[in-house]
Amino acid sequence: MSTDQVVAGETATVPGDVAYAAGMTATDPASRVVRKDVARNQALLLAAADEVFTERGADATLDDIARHAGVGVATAYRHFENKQALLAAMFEDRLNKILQMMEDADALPDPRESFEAFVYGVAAMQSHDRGMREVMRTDHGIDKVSAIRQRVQPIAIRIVERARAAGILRPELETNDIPMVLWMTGAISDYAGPVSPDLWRRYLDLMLDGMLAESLPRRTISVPALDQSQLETAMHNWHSHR
Amino acid sequence: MSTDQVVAGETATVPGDVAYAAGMTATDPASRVVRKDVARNQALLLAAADEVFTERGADATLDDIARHAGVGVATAYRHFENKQALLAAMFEDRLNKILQMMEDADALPDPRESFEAFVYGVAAMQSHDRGMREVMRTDHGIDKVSAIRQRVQPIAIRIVERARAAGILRPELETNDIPMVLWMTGAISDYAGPVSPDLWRRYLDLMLDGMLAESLPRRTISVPALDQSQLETAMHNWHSHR
DNA sequence: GGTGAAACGGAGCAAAGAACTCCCTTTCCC
DNA sequence: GGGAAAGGGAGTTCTTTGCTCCGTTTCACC
Repeated sequence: MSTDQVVAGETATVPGDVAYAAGMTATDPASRVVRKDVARNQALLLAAADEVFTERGADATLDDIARHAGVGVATAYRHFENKQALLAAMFEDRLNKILQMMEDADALPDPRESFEAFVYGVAAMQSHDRGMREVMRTDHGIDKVSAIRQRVQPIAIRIVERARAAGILRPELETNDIPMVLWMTGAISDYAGPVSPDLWRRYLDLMLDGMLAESLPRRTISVPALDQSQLETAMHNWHSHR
Repeated sequence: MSTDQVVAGETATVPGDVAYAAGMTATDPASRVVRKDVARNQALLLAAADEVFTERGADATLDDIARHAGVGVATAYRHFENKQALLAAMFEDRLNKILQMMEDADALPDPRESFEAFVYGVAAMQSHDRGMREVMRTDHGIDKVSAIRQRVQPIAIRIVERARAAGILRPELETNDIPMVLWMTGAISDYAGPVSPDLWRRYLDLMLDGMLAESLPRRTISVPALDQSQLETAMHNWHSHR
């Protein structure tokens, strides 16, 4: 988790407010002693929320998360106010990770490395994290998320333009193709993740060979296609996802 | 609709059974006169089911379909027994269309034309039809559908092998890559279909340039990327899909 | 240790959605 | 015109989900 830590071995003092519980525990201007069960449950809940969100995404219920954390539902509601608030926190956390990743990629000196680090990096982050995939697909109408999104786009544009200027892109490729390509790798993970977690690499490699300049040599494909039984398993698992 | 027609201007006789209502109207060995309101409603329901399934897929309720057909729910249940039966009929219909298409593609003499007709053809069929996409993704545990699926696969293998023998495929490409590629174009339609119904072609072109032999010239990309506002609309529409 | 305020927990509630049925009314064929 | 079959839609049952109520437990402070 990259969110504020409230692990507290000693009884700690409550900061102004904790992102998720805004307006709930805040009582007085004066600092207050926080009970250690509160701190413990907060940490448990944050960890559980992160895990559950990773594997079930926004469909998870607060009941799920509470059970996962080993606490009662009411405790979850005492910490998160409602499901929207929790979702917003998780979404924000995920988007910030993406932002961070992109800034790192943008900082690489070589335009091609920068471009590939960007595309591979984001695809990798979302591949094992259903919540991350959902963040990339929609902002769920959460303002804070849209706000971070605003900061993401210029970086993407800069990376793509730098790659184009270096002559490594197929000329028709546009910045808006990137979200669609990432959407496709995410779809691969939705479908085949359970049977072959890295399968997205195969298809991203394939697509990159169509996206990069024709003069560049083809890349080697590192991940094998699904075999027959994997394909059938993926297909059978699918309809439980609705 | 490619399903049995029961349009009947004259009062007709009931055949052994109609696929969907199997075991419901069948009474005696002797033929029986069918009332014209029954025939009319049957036709209305089939048409409505097809339409609704095309745009909402398996999520549609029988209530939806009945309303769409302008009849009461009970009438729908008199014709279809239950939702499973209707779904099975629609799925079967869709898969048969795919089978037909593939046989046509297989019959083309040129291996490359055959391969491209196959991939483009299936992608096109599913692009404007959510029900079709669902059929391709899972058999929903319906036996009849699995049965047709068994007949589809050898044709796909034959087309791909013929293309490979003709040297037009990238050597690493396998038959099992095809469902994944079609899954990806379907995902594009899921996301962007409402704002740009043909966008899948752009990404299929891109992928084909990575899937075909390196020696072949790149294809021209016929469909433009989404512009900013289309991308935003697609993103905003998405979360209603869940 | 005792105490009271705060936190806990889980049964339970309300709302929504979906599949399907009951039963009164209407339509049709003879 | 009669009676059997079909129609229609309000209503029933079942499930899911988001959230709360309230009796019980925990903890910080004394």
